Amino acid sequence: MAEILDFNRKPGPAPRPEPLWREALGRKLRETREERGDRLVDVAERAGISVQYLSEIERGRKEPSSEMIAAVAGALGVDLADLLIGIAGQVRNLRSASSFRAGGHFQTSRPTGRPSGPVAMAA
Amino acid sequence: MAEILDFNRKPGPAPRPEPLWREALGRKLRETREERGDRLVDVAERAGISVQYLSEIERGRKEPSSEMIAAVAGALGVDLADLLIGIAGQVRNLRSASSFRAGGHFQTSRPTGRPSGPVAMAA
DNA sequence: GGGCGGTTCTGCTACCAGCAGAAGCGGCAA
DNA sequence: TTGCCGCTTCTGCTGGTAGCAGAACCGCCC
Repeated sequence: MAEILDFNRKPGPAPRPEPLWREALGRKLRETREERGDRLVDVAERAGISVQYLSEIERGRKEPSSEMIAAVAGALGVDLADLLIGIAGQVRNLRSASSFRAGGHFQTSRPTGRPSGPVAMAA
Repeated sequence: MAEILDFNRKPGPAPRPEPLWREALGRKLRETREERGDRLVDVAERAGISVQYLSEIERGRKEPSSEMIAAVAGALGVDLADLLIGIAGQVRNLRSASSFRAGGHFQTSRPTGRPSGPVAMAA
């Protein structure tokens, strides 16, 4: 049940149609940890952070610094690139899964004129 | 004071085997902006942030919050998933490209020193 | 020279990362 | 029931830094 606490947002910031970075990151970190069968305390120790803080990161409540991300990823045995790919996949999933969630939010970012193709950035 | 801090850490700071999240993110944001032919001021205005701060984000000097990331991505017309994919690609690129960048310093400490800190040694 | 785009420096304030300590809670097994 | 385990959440604290404004400065090009 604690799946989505999006509507838990207080008045102020505009409700985001797509998940925030820290939320997507946390979700992926938790998934990775559980896949490894690790407990919070295991990863926290290896990463050198407190268990309650790791818990908050995984739940998307706190904004971890880049060094923290590296530490946790290292403790989980994944590298940044893999992590990002996984998160991107999740974000896509969530987005399509929420399409039947009424509310009238289709687009996410205003395509400023150009359908844009981020095209192939094979630079 | 010429502390060149390119992505090329020179002497002193810890040569992280892989780039930090904020550095990879900044690089990708800049690349995306330049592909669109936008100026800093354009994106900054659209995202609702100051131009000098956007400059620092793009150079990996500051750690933007999730809301900031969303705002800048939105101003660039890309969504989070695309951004992450692009960053992952860059990270992979850099890693293989940096193979001959030996370095051989120690590690830890961090860019802008935080004395005494439990922090993190990834991997 | 002068404008433009970008970088960087100096502040400054408010916010929050990150910790410790401890309590709460659901699940599971003895 | 009792107790342990793994996780969450609350309180409280401190140092760091996000993020801003203002301005100077650096290349570059007209």
